[in-house]
Amino acid sequence: MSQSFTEENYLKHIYKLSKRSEKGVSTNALAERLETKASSVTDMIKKLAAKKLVDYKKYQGVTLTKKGQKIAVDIIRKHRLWEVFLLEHLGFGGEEVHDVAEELEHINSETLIDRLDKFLGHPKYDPHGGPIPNSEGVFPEPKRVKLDELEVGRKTKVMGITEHSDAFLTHLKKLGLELGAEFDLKERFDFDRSVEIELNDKTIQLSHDVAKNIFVSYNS
Amino acid sequence: MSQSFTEENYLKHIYKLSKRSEKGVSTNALAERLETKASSVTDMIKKLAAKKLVDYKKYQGVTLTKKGQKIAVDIIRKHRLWEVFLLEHLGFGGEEVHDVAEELEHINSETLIDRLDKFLGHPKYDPHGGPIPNSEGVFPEPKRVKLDELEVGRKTKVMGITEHSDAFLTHLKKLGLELGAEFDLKERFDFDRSVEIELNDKTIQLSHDVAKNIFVSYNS
DNA sequence: ATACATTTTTAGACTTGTCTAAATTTCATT
DNA sequence: AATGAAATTTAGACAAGTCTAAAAATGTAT
Repeated sequence: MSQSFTEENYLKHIYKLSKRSEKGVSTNALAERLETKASSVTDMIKKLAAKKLVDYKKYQGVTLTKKGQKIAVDIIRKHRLWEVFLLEHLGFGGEEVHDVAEELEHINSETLIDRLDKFLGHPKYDPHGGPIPNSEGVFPEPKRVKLDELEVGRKTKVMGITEHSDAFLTHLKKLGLELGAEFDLKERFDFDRSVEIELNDKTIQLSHDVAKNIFVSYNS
Repeated sequence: MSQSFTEENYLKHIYKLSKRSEKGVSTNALAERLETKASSVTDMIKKLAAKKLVDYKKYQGVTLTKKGQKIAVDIIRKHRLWEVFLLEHLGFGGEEVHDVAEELEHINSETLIDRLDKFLGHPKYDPHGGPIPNSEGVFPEPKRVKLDELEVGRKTKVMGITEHSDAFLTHLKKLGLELGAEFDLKERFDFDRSVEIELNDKTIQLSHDVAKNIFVSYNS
C-alpha cells in the first residue's frame, strides 16, 4: 500500500501534534497546521481511517495506528537526513533548509535513503539536534546527564531526580520542574555553580544543590 | 507561473521527442511515452497551450514555445545533476538511478540546484555522457561521442559507459579502461567494427560490443 | 440544566488529471 | 477522388483533494 504526498503530510503532522497532548489530535489543530479547512481535514481523516492508518471516532479527534506511526516516523527520518545533507554538504543556512527538506522527504526510495544515510555516516541527530530514527523507526537514546554537568545552551528535558525529600519535591513542583518538563540551559555561574534556565518563557535560577540532583536528557 | 509535476513531465517528454523529428510531437507518441491515453494527452496539451508553454493546432501535434523549452531544459539539468550525485556520491548502480532521478528532478528550488551543481564541481556531462545544460539552459559543446563512432587517430579519454553489468565493468577494469583513462584510437576493422587502441603503451583490441558502450571525449 | 458559542461533520460543488466510448479528421491506397 | 484505417479530438464520467455553507454535536456559562 502506498501513500500520496498529501496523505504523508497529514500523517506527519498528526504525529507531531500527538507528541504534546496525549489526547487525539483535533480537526481544527490539524487544519491550522496544514493551512487548510476543517472540512477538508475531516474528509482526509476518513480516508486515512479506511486505510487503517489512523484511529478515528467522530468528534473525538485522531490518533495514529502502528502503521500510520511507522509512515510518519519514516518521513521524519527522511526529512532529517536530508537536512543533514543540505546543511553539512551543500552549505545551506539554517532557515533555507526547511522548505526544501519538506519536498525531499516525500521522495520514495528505500535505496536512496539507505545510501544517503550511509553517505552521511549514519548520523543520529540532525544539525538542530533532532533525533533521527533508524530504518526500523527506532529513535536513538537521548543522552542523560546531571544538570550540573550539562553544556550551556542545550535544550533539555527533566528525566529524573536523585533526591526524594518532600522539601525538594515541593520546591521543584513550585518551579514547574516536573518530570518531562522541557527547558533551555542559559548560563552557569562559576563562583557558586548555580545555573539559569528558561522554562515556559520564564527565567529561573537554580542553585548547584538543586542542579546536581536533576537528571536531564538531551539530543545530539 | 508555476507548473505541476505532471505538466513538467509532459514538457520534458515533448522536448525529448522533438529532438529526433523536426515535426511537432504527435499525440500518440506522447501517450505511449507517458504511459497514458491519447485523450488525456489532448486535454493536457490544451492546458499547456493556454499557458503558452506549447504551440498547438488541432491534429497537427505540439512543439514547445521558448518558455516551455526553458522549463524542459531545466528539468533535464536537474535530472542529470541528480544522476551525477546518485552515481558518483551515493554509489548507485546504473539502472537504479533513473527512477529516483525522475522524482528528484521535480523538486523546485533554484538554491538547491545551484548548490548541488557547485557541490558536484559544475559537471558538464552526466555519467551516461548526457550533456548538462547550465542554469541559462545552454548545453556544453558536444565534444563527446561513443567509441564506435570516433574518428581513427584521435587521443581520447573515457568519460562514461552506457552498460553497467558486472561482467562489463570487470572486463573494463581488467583492460584498464576505467573512468578517466586516456588512450589513442589506432584503427577500426570494418568487417566486425572492432577497434584497436593504445593505452599505457599497450595495444588492445575491443569488439564493437565493447566499443559501442564507451563514451569518450576529445579536444577541439 | 438550559442556552449560546465553538468545534466538527455533512452536503454539494469545483479543479486536476485521468479514463472509455463515440465522433471527427487526416492519411494511405487504390 | 473515394474509401477504409489510423490518429486525434470531444463528450461525459470518475477519483483525489479542496472549498463554502449549513447542520449536528460538544463544551461552557450562568
